[in-house]
Amino acid sequence: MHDPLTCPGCAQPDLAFAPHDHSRCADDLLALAETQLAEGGQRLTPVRRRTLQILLEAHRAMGAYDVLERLAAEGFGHQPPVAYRALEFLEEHGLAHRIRRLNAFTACMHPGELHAPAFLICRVCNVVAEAPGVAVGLALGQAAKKLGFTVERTTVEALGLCPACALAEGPVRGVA
Amino acid sequence: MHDPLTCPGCAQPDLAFAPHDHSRCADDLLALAETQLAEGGQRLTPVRRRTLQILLEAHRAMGAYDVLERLAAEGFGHQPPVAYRALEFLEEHGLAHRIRRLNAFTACMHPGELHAPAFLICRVCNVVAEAPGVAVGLALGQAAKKLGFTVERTTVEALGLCPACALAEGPVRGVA
DNA sequence: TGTATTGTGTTATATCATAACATGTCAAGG
DNA sequence: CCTTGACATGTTATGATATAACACAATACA
Repeated sequence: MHDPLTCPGCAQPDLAFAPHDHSRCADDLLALAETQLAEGGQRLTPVRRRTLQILLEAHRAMGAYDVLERLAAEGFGHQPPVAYRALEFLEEHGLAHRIRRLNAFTACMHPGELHAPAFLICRVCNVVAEAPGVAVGLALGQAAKKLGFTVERTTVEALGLCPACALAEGPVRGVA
Repeated sequence: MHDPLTCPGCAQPDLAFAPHDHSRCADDLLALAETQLAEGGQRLTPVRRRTLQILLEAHRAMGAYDVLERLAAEGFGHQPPVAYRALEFLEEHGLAHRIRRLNAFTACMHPGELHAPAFLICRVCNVVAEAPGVAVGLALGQAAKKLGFTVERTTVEALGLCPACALAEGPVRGVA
């Protein structure tokens, strides 16, 4: 049996940008999601389930309208709220994240764990990695505390270059 | 006219949510901006200047269309690109920030200083404070480094309760 | 089985953002 | 002076993202 927690790109951050086979991540995370929701008395209905599956399979950030297109093609509703509602539900329950810089959504790669998600977005290839954001969350919480501000949710995103694109772009020197 | 009670954050972070007088912030920051731009060979043209002024005076996050409305009323162009271009210019040069969660823009309260901006957004009154984000930026940079990712720009936003709204909302117990 | 709650789907519209192109401004070099 | 090239401003038009409001269906559970 495949363990999502040991899937390189999915669970081990240091491999997040490395090519890897994650063919079974989706199934496992889906099962995990179902369990978690059931415990909270929430329902992973067909649209929601399929939406999560789409995000998991894509393994990258997708716009709501892209998701909608897929859903519509499979017999679900054709209107924006269908996708937005499912995506928002998943986000509320920690199964997906919203990447604000991209106006996009992505499946959470380690749901259940309490985590302040931090995203690394490559400006060249648009790949998104979910980095361990605990330290970031703590720092933010402390800064907020000094101002008497109570943090409830955080958005932490970094735009930059992933290792692969840095290699391709960085060492451009012999331009003549 | 300036209302100290709605002033969300000046250069002194520990006063960000506290009432205080900052009536001359706008003028000073405007002059500072001009100096900085000139040093870089950039021009603070009338639209750009007025845009910055509007943000400074408002002293809160404003949508591009709100800014546009103000600009248009004063004889500048009436179309979205007018506002977006000015706002993007200001952002590029560190004089304004984009608050992605609100699809809005706000004047930078301490331009020039190298800083990773971190924003605290009150979900009740929508006031935005710019918190010192150096620690947050460092933590994020380190997490990224472990993945071989090079950070170029960051988006750090926290949604929650400002002190005033926490007082008003938090201790709601005697609802009967 | 009735009834309240939640979920799905629809229409319509609001909100945010940019592409593409024409016109205007201004400073540096001829 | 006046040309020219770079930058800035303004326009039209459209694209992209997101939500409000309502009708109906599924579910849960008394």
